[in-house]
Parts: sequence; C-alpha cells; structure tokens
Amino acid sequence: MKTKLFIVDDHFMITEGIKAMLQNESEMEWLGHAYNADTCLSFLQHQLPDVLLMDINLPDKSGIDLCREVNEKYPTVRIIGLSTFNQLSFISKMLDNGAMGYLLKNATKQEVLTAIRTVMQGKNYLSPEAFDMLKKPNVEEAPTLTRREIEVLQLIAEGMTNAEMAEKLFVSATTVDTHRKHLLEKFNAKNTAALIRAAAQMKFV
Amino acid sequence: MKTKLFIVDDHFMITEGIKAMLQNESEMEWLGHAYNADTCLSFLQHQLPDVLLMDINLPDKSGIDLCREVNEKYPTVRIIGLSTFNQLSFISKMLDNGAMGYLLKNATKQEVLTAIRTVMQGKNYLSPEAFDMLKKPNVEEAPTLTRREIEVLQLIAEGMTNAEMAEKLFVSATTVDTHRKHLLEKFNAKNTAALIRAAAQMKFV
DNA sequence: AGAAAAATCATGGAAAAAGAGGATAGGAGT
DNA sequence: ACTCCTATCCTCTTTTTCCATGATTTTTCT
Repeated sequence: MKTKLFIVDDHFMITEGIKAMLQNESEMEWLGHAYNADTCLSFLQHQLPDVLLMDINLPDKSGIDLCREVNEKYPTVRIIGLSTFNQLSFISKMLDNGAMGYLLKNATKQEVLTAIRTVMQGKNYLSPEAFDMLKKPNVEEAPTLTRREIEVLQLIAEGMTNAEMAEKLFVSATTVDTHRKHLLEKFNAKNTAALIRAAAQMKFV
Repeated sequence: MKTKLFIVDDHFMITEGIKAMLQNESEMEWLGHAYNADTCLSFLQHQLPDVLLMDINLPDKSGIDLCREVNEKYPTVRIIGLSTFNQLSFISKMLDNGAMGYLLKNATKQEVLTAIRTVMQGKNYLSPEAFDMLKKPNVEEAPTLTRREIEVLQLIAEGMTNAEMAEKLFVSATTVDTHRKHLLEKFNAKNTAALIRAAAQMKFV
C-alpha cells in the first residue's frame, strides 16, 4: 500500500522540490498540490491523502487555521507543517491544531522521508530545529487583558503619554496610569519597552 | 550555447524545485548549487555560471552582501535575487548591489525561464510583485542602523535602562542615551513605546 | 443578592527618559 | 584635505514613567 501525499504551499518551487525529491520513491504516491487553502479543501472533498504537507503561510488563510479545519473534517489525514526557520514560533500552534509533524524547508530528502514514515506509524515527527524550539519552556503565555487595558496598550504603542491618553479616553491620567501598571504586571515587564516587545510578539500591537 | 546556471539557497526544497523545473530545458545547463555564501564563493573560483540565482537569506551572510561581493569579483555573472513575499523590502538593496533580476519563490516555471532569458539579454527582470513593491514609495522603510544601535535597540527591548546597558556595554550612560536618541530619530518615534513597536514590526526585536 | 473583576480616582516620591545643547576622535569615502 | 558617519562623552532641565498605597463605583458572573 503506497502512502498518498498531497502538499499545499503557495511557493511553486517548494511543491516542485518535494515532488522531485519523492517521485522516485516507490512507496510514495503523489496526489498533487494546491497553492492555497481553498483549493486544498476542494481537493480533500473528493480524495483524501494519507499525509498532507502544509505551509504555515498561505495566501488565503493561515496554515494554522487550515490545519484545525482539516483535522476536524478529516481526522485520518496526517498533517506535517512546513516553514522556514524564521517562523518556528508557530510550531506549537500547528501541533495544537492537529499537526503530527513539522519540517523546515531546508530539510533533506532523507528527513522528509523519515517524517512521512514516522507520521504514517502514528507517531509525531519534529525536525531537530523544531524540537529545540519546543524544548525551551514557553514562558510567553499571553495574558488575559480587559477591554480598557487593550485600549491603553495600543495607545501606549502609538507613542502616547498618560496625559494624552487620559484626554483621549475622557478619564484622569491616574486612571490611565493604573491600567498601565496592570499591563506591566500582566506581561511581567520591567518597563514600557519590555511591555511593548512582549505585546508585539503576542500580536497585541 | 547553453545558459549555465548555479543556485545558492539554504533551502534544499528550493534548490531541488528549481532543478526539477529546469532540467528538461535544453537551453539550460545546471552547474550545481550551494547552501551558503562560502561554498558559493569557492565554486565561483573555478567555474562561472551565466546566471546565479541567489536567496537573500543565507546562513553565513546576507544575500545582499554576497551579491555585492560576487558582482565586484565576477561582473559577468548575472544575479537573480530570490525571496518569499514577506521580504520584498530587500529588493532595492539587491538591485543596488548588482542583481539584475528578482523572483519570488512562488514563481512558475515559465516565469523563471523568462527571468533567466531576460537577464541573459542584458536586461533587468522583476517579478510583478517585486515591481509593484518598487513602485509604491514605502513609508515604512526600515532605517539603516549601525551595529551599536542595533545592540542598544535590542537591549532596550529587553527592558534594560540606560545605566544597565552602559554597564553591560562598557560605555557611559550618556553614550547609550545618544544611541537611544538616534534610534528615536531614525524610527521617527516619539518615545520608547513607539520605537519598540516600529522595531518589532520591522523584525529588529 | 452577593462576590469578584473592572474601571475609576488620588497623593507623593523616586527613577528614568526625553529634549537641548554641546564636544572629541577615528575611519571611510570623495 | 575635507566631509560624513560612527562612537564616544558631557551638563542641565523638563517630562514621563514607575512604585507604593490607598479608595470608590460600576459591571459581570454565579
């Protein structure tokens, strides 16, 4: 029984590269590729691959959303996430959303084959780089912010002072200052600079 | 006379993809590939391609630097820059440093061939996306920072004060403060918060 | 209805950053 | 030789943030 493969990635070179790497492997069957999430979902309606290689960045939606969607509708499809090195922070999100493996785009043929075989055995596969990334304890849990705190956070990021925000929000400057203090606490930040960096990393600003 | 091609890119899938795309083209001769700038430069010492496809991100140095270097040493080599969509801001730098063309990694086989043929005629080739990018004056151009400024910027983002940075960098606090002032100017930021947000958006921190 | 969370306001002081104005020295490039 | 850039250092003043410690009112949830 051959392993049926499908890939969704908007970079033609990547899809061609994988195809070239795997086309001489007798155990692999190449079903085809898609350049965006929509086309991928349409394909899945009439044929299901065993393994779906998925870029985390797609033109119409994030690979993370697509991953969850595919996993809900077609739980038998094993998903392997793909990304370049600078997007490693998305690994855990992909895995949370049902991906069974993760590869970087500079993976060798051998590594790709190993990844596919591993997930076919029902096990998880992480590239060494992805593994390193996951090892380090993720202290960067996004805190829960109140409506007002989000508002203040975003104004801070725009460069406004407490007095300016107070005027804009029709409250006193001390109120703004209190929200600000809570933000520093919630983000565990020493000062504004650390706060905004953390907030930026967590996509708040 | 065949067109001799060489590619330098640290993503195996990309090099394989291009090879697969072009290997059946009789006018193209595949010289090989390199995964980093060093290997590429070694190769060029004994054989020169007509066209060099070059990723803008390499493990040992930026494609931009490599581009300049190759252009100075081997001006006959026509360089085509390669990147994914989110790195478009480097286009003009590559072109400034001697690249004759620019392709995105989701280029089709047809586009790659067109690019190679165009630069072989001594003309510039830009992918449509790259062209769009160059057309619109990007107000959010990342400023050019000095080595020290980058250092200070990153320490600010970590939440350090001027005094702490001064100690760490073995300079006086006023020096750090000067770098800080220059950063505010270069990023056009009112204060630290705006600075860090801008820097985060431009991937400096 | 009652508890918890959120939003509001305050005082006073210490620490840090921002703004304005300099200066000196080395290196790269013209 | 000369300019520009980088990196270094300085003073003084004002503004802003950070810290500590409080409190009241409104909203939300159980």
